[in-house]
Amino acid sequence: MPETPSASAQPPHRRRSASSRRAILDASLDLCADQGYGPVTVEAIAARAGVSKKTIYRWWPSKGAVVLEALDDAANPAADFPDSGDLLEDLVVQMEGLVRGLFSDRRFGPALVGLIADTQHDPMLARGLVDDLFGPRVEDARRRLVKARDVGQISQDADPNLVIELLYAPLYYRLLLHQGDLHDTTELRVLIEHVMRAVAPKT
Amino acid sequence: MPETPSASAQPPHRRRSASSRRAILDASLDLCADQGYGPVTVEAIAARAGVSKKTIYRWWPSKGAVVLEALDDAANPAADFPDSGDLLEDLVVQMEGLVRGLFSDRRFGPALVGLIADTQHDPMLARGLVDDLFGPRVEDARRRLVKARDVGQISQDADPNLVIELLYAPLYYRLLLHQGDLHDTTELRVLIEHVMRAVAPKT
DNA sequence: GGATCAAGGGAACGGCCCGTGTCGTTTCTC
DNA sequence: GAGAAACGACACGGGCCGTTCCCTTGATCC
Repeated sequence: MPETPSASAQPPHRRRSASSRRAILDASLDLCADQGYGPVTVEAIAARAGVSKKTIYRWWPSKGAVVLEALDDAANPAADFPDSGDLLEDLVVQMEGLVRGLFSDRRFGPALVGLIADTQHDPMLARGLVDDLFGPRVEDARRRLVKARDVGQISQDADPNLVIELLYAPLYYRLLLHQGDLHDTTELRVLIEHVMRAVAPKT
Repeated sequence: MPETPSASAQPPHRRRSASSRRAILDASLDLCADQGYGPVTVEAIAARAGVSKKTIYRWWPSKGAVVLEALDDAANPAADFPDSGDLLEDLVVQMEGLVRGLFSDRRFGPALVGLIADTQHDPMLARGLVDDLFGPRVEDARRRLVKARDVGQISQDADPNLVIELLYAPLYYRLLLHQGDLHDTTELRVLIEHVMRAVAPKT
């Protein structure tokens, strides 16, 4: 048995080269940035990273898995959900960061778009996307909303998951269905304020 | 010059075989239905339609273009926007139909999902998707909302485009980001009612 | 009704990238 | 310092791409 790279293997691969890993993740995002995700090949990533194709296939099952890990790695710092007590302002701050990443960051947006596209015919990759990339961040947002609900900033019978969808779905709708980007902060604020109105506590 | 198939050619291809066209469109949706869009190849479509690959490439530039035309062809009847005067009920009816198509119709959902994925790295195909498939239907919805606004069913300063996004984006969010399907009508009604609350006329 | 000419069928092509295998070398671990 | 695992390099069989060649079919025009 050639040792499955992904899930729970017993000894966590003691000799894996950290520098190769970095070079591969960086190369994958670089290539996505200037060609888009689609045309990028495992061979090209290997070449750019100065690494053998075999090394990539040893640790990742596919191009998508590489990009997923690269994005997860890159997104960590900026994604934290603020908690100032003012829900609306926290949402503006958090979503502004996300919008920048999705529509302006050439190292992030194109790679994520292509990755999402890829998950449409790769169930394992889809699982990774949901569990590793989206899951924790959605959970963050959910916690923030539950807290806001407990404090009475939004209605008691508002479903946090629905609120998340109303807030974030339009971003991905525009991104994936080519409906133009969210250019200015004003537009974002209008969106958030409408959603807040939908879940305002009953007076 | 080998005659460009897509745009404005002078004589509209007088001798094109209607039966081959039908067979190709049908074959493309059939194959999407039982393999998903991704694995489907032009060769497979040709084989299933009992047609030469060349015939496909004569009239369409890519697999995506075939599926796009097939979907546009298939969606025509069911997509009409009702106008009973009651905006909420009209939305429920229209969106129920859409949800069925997206999540239950094995001939429609998988093909559309894959097609959308494909548009992420094919700008021409993206243009076709927006202009031919989404454009006219979004315009229908927009007209219905403008009418509702004129009658005072929603707020005067509600942006129809924003309302459309709030309503429909969650559907595609769930579909493309693997967040589970919209199972029951109740859930759909809750969504619509929240959006209506966000754009309710000021009393 | 026969000539004409685009459309269609069939088969093959070079090219690209996939995922795997081989082999010799490097590098960490004990 | 010995052993093992990861690594770089290269080559492979295979699949599908989009295109090409050649020949047949069938609708349109005179």
